Amino acid sequence: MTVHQIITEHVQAAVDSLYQAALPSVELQSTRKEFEGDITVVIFPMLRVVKGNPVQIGEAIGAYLVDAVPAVSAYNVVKGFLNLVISDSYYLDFFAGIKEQAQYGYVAPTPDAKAMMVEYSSPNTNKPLHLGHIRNNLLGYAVAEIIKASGQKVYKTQIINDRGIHICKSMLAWQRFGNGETPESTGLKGDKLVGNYYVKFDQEYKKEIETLIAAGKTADEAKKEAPILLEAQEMLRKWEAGDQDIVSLWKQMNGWVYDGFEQTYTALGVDFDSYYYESNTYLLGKDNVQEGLDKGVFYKKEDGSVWCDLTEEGLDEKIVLRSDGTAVYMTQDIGTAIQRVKDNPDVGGMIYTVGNEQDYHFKVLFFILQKLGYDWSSYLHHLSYGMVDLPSGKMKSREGTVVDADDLIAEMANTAGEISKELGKLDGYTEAEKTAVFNTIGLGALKYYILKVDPKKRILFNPEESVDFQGNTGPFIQYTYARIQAILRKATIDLAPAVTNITLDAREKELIKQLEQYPATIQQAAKELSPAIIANYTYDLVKAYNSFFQNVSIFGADTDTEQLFRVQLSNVVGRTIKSAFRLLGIDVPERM
RNA sequence: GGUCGCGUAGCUCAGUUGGAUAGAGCAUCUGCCUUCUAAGCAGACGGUCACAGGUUCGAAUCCUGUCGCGAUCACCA
Repeated sequence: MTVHQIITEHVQAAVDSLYQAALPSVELQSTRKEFEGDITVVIFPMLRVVKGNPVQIGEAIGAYLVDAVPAVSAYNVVKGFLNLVISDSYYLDFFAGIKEQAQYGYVAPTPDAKAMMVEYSSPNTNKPLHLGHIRNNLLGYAVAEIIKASGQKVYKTQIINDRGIHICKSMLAWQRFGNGETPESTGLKGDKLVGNYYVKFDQEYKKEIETLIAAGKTADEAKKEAPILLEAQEMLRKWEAGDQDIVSLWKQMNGWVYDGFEQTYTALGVDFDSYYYESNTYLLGKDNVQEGLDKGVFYKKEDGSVWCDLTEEGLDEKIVLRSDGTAVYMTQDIGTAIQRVKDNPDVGGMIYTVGNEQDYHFKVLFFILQKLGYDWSSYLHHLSYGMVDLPSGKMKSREGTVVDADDLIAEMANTAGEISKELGKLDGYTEAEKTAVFNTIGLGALKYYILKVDPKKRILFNPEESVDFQGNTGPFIQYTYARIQAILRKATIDLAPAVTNITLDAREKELIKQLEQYPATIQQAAKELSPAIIANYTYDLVKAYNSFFQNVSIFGADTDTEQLFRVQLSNVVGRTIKSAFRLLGIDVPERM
């Protein structure tokens, strides 16, 4: 039971006994620095139930609490705010309780609990991953980890857009201009190689359009009639018809891309439990459309197309099957969702990590799934996030303004190395060890930079200014962790004994208060699907620790007990930093 | 035009269920490397919380309207 829960109960008991009134809720907040106390009870909301002067009520409740609750050692009332001083012994006991908990803050999943499926990444197989994918991957991965830590089983999955005209374009350009190039022969990552041919296609396409326009066609005509485009469309038809040569080329080139993606995922530190491919799922959903027709959820128009009427929900009618009987995007998504639950029957909900330009699509999808009556449809969530824009505006692959994921990761590590060199860090480390640490720091900077902002807000990324390494950044937090490790290396004392009889410094008390908030923070982040909450918590914890560290001498403490306690405190803070950063997918270095 | 999201310090962002004098970092300025790592600490400067109303003991937070930015409104994915 947390102090907040204890106080809530006793405040309710106090009001019951003093005023014979029942409080529906108690509002608590941390006491502001300028007042004495740790926790503040706000009296104003009680005035609805209890008549009287807020100051007098506060005094009465405060006196009652000091009497009834051992953890409350003193109180004072300022206007309608009852400030409570929590005793050192409460915090010391609390700390003794968590200092041995390796998994503090995590909730073990109950065996029969429903699992969540988290989808993220969703790449196209015609081009490499870019900065937008990085945000998607980091968010999806972090949210999956946070939900796991909050006590639910999680399946991470992605759906890969591996079919369609776009991949045919790359294939065609490769056939024509590739001279049999492979990742092995060129030394290029597979996704980069294929991406280059996608660009090549576009260049050729533009040339042909110009030629056609010069020959007297209009721009629209030229765009539709360019021979290379017609050929790509023909290729798609052959692919759908199962043409062996085309299919085997498709398999080969997609294989290259997957190898390349896998390298990027590894570098980024994300992983998946299952993969779904659109080439397998694009025919799914038609049976479910029939099911919807049978249930009366959908209806058929005269031309044979099938629709879902969502006007009662304040939306439009939405097509779910074309008049020629072929699937649309929505059809596939309905089918894929249902298929996933068939594959994992313990799934009780799904989270889709997809950009906010698809807000409407998912709103519709969720309504449809609910209307179809699946029990897991009660927890469907679109983890919608804002675009990552450059100062010049949107990233456009055709204009070459895309920030490539691999390049960015490498550049961050590079910058970390340069700064580190300037500061004269890591003397005595081998080159290989240094490289590993720079990677950790560079990635830490990038990941934290992206995850600390509210997912739904759009991010402006300035490649010129790059990402900071000072202040509210990943490296700042990693640095604090590294310093704590240095203390632990030097402190050759037994950390086990419980410390119960010291007076807490204000900074020490502040740190323990922060630590107490950690479990609640994980739960809140899981509920709101927001890694930013974890990031901001970690920053606050580290700020509090740094203030402690810089202003309190650890090894020069007055007594051995005091020193032991400070080392213990450092140890637990370090563990909590590591734990929180693990939820964000960020590593911490032992030295930096 | 309809719908959805966003608008907080020069810049990047926090701000819990409506709560006390709206908080951090960057940038600028002032101090602090002779005990544990200065990627740090302590401090100064910086605000019409887009604007206007409303709700109430109390609004950055809730409601209405206006303005600005973005997204979306396909038998595309």
